[in-house]
Amino acid sequence: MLHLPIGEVARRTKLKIPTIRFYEEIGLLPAPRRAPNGRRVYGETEISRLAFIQNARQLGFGLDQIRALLDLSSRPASTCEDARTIAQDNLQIVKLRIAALRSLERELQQILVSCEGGVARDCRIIEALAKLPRVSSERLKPAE
Amino acid sequence: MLHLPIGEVARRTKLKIPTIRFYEEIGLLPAPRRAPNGRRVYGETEISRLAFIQNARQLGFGLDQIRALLDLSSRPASTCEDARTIAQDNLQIVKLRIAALRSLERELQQILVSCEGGVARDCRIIEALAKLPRVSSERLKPAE
DNA sequence: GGTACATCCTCAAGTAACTAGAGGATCAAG
DNA sequence: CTTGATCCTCTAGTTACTTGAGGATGTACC
Repeated sequence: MLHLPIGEVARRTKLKIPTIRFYEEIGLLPAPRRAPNGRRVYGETEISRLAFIQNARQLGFGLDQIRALLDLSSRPASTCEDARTIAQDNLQIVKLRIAALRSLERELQQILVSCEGGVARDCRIIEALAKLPRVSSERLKPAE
Repeated sequence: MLHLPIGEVARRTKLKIPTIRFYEEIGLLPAPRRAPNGRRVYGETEISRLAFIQNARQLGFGLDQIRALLDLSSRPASTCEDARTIAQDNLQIVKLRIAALRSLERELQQILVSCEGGVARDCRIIEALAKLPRVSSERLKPAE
């Protein structure tokens, strides 16, 4: 039975150490047992739970929804319909988001073309942005 | 010359009142003049600046980038190349995001199909999610 | 045994981009 | 002159983490 320190778990899951502790803190990941020196010790269970959380996150589920899913999974199978609903809702949202991003992509491309190779004073990016019609109400995470 | 209270600006720009005040607070929107009673008074300038901010936000620009763009626009045209770079970076990110969302869409569809119409105890949504291969490292805003 | 250096711990605060609420002043209408 | 809408400031909450301070251990090498 494996016996991993948090750093190793981070390496395997590709989560950052503070993120793992954070998930523990908010109750998404049950507090693991501790070595006599007080350090966290993880096993299979935690690894797969983290994999689940991570996949769900990447699929666009919020932590609350993940918590709901996790709760469902530990209760009678009759609540499965709820899980389906959650997945379905997210599919809807994903579709909308793709549509929004596509029109956004077009707009950006337009803007770039309109200023392409231009000499500095011909560039109208800012004016273009100022006059743009509204794209959609979809909010995006800003770029890093 | 128009003379609008914040509520009217909110109505026209479809921004919320606290958001407008917030943009002022962080210096994206210069502090407007005030009526003798202390209330904010806006004109054309502010409206179009807000329109710019809003459009840029909807195109995925972060407030920092918008600030940069705004600064650029008030400086010599020779810095236009920077604006292009900002737009280009964002286009890249948008493309990546679309790709991620598309594979995400497929995954969700898969999950739903695999559990389709099923009787409760046959549904494996959660197991499916737990075993999913990693989609991408792209993080998404959770659904509302 | 000593000395690096990595890894771990906790706790507090910071981040983006707002949103919401408390508590109070002021305005416009009837 | 009272009612209800709108405004003000200020503080704190939200989501999903990240960063940093300050300190205790663990592991490797000489």
